[in-house]
Amino acid sequence: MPEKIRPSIGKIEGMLGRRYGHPPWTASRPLMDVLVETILSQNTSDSNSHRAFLALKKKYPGWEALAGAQTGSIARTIRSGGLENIKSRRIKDLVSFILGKRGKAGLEFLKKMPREAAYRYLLAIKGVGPKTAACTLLFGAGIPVYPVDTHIYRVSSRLGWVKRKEDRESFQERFRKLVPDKMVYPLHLNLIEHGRRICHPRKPECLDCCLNKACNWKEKPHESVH
DNA sequence: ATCCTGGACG
DNA sequence: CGTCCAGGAT
Repeated sequence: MPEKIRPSIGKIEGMLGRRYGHPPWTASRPLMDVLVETILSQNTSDSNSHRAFLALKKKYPGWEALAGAQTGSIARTIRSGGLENIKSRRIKDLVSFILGKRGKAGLEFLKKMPREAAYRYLLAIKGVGPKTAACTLLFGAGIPVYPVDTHIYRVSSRLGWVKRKEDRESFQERFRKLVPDKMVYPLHLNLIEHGRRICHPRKPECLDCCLNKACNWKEKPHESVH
């Protein structure tokens, strides 16, 4: 029974594409930039994390300088993003590690590795979990891994794609294999967009939802709202 | 003035 | 499961 998921993925992807457009894959950025920005975005709103990223990039234009910086001054630089004490530590350690190991603070070598190996390499870094590792590879290298953030997890749950008791990481691993490579990027982006605009955590706007017909979420507000 | 949101780790 | 944080929404 829970194996009707596969066909519905293509259907949902199409519906979202018609509603929000088919986002083109934009030119890849340095993987280290993407990784740092993604760490800053953990448990942090886009506007806050992006502001912090710009400040950090401005202060340490080549990431190498982070290795010799005081965590305190890194923390002050990214303070507007929140969680600066953990994140400054983690970013400094990560850059120092790569720099020490590879001689430069870059991650482009990941592009030459098999998908799984690159993913596991990132996962092994402290402060890099499944979502961050996947985002780095998808946005930095166009490698079709499927990051599951809180929006995707929520919307996917309502769509019936998430099994009972299945956590984010398990879902990310399993679902990845069900999504055709070329759908990974647009589906990821459009599900997030949909989660933000319509399928809110608290009060989803099911009446304005382009997926309403395809969604069997049980707690859907009733049609007659008057 | 409180409430809410957002990943990874100890 | 508690902790880490700021800024925007209510």
